[in-house]
Amino acid sequence: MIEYVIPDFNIDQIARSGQCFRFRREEEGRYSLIAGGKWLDIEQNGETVRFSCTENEFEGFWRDYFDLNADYGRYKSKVAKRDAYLRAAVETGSGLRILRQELWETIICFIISQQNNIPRITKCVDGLCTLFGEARQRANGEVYHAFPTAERLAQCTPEELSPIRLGYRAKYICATARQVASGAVDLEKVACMKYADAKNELLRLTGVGIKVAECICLFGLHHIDAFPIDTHIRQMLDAHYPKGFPLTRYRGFAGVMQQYAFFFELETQNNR
DNA sequence: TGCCAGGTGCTCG
DNA sequence: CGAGCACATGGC
Repeated sequence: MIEYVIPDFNIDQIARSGQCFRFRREEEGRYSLIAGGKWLDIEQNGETVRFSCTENEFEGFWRDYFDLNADYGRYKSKVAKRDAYLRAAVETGSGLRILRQELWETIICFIISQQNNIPRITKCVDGLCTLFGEARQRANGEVYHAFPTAERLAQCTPEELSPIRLGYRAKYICATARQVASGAVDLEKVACMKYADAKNELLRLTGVGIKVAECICLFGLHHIDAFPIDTHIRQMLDAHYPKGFPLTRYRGFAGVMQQYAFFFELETQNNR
């Protein structure tokens, strides 16, 4: 167990922001997370955050995963004073971070995300891990499952995935797993590419279109200039930026602004 | 009950 | 090239 004081960090907002589907809310202010095959408990009280790992594990993996070396105060300070919408969004999601998630896992999670809602995406991802992910043990002996490898999923037929209730996405997942496992699409190469090239390469994967490719770039490759446009963002753009979103103003980190806006739309969709 | 959810692939013209 | 349509599933 290790404890830090971290500004611009809110685990509740991050867990509910729909960028990662392996958070579980254990109780008020307490979450668990599986990433990089590792289990982590997180507990937050104000700016004080406790992580269930050693300092070495934190410095060697989780600090980077939570993007803690980036200064989100600097991103926020770039928001235009007159932009009432984005200012409200940034205030509401003041503790968001763009997590540095594993590429393969991000590809599959966002193929699942299409025409789907966050609770059910979470269920599907959980089912995929439980059925095909490598079983691991926590310090207390409890078993959890890592995210299944491309090689494992490449052996699956859509019928074998049917208990997960992925719907028509099951065949996309099988096809994409085969493309990756065979090396037809080389993820190690994709990881070294510039944003535009990476996006084009990802578009070759079955079930990956523009929007999903943008999400993979943003969350799985940390190309924070990627700007995914989904139904919520589409509505938001039409309502608040009829003349177009000021992408040039936020060139280089527009994806961070997108994430504040996306979270804000999630938070406010009930009362509107 | 029909609409919607972090869309994509395919098929026409 | 772009509009239109099918595609699975579950919650409201």
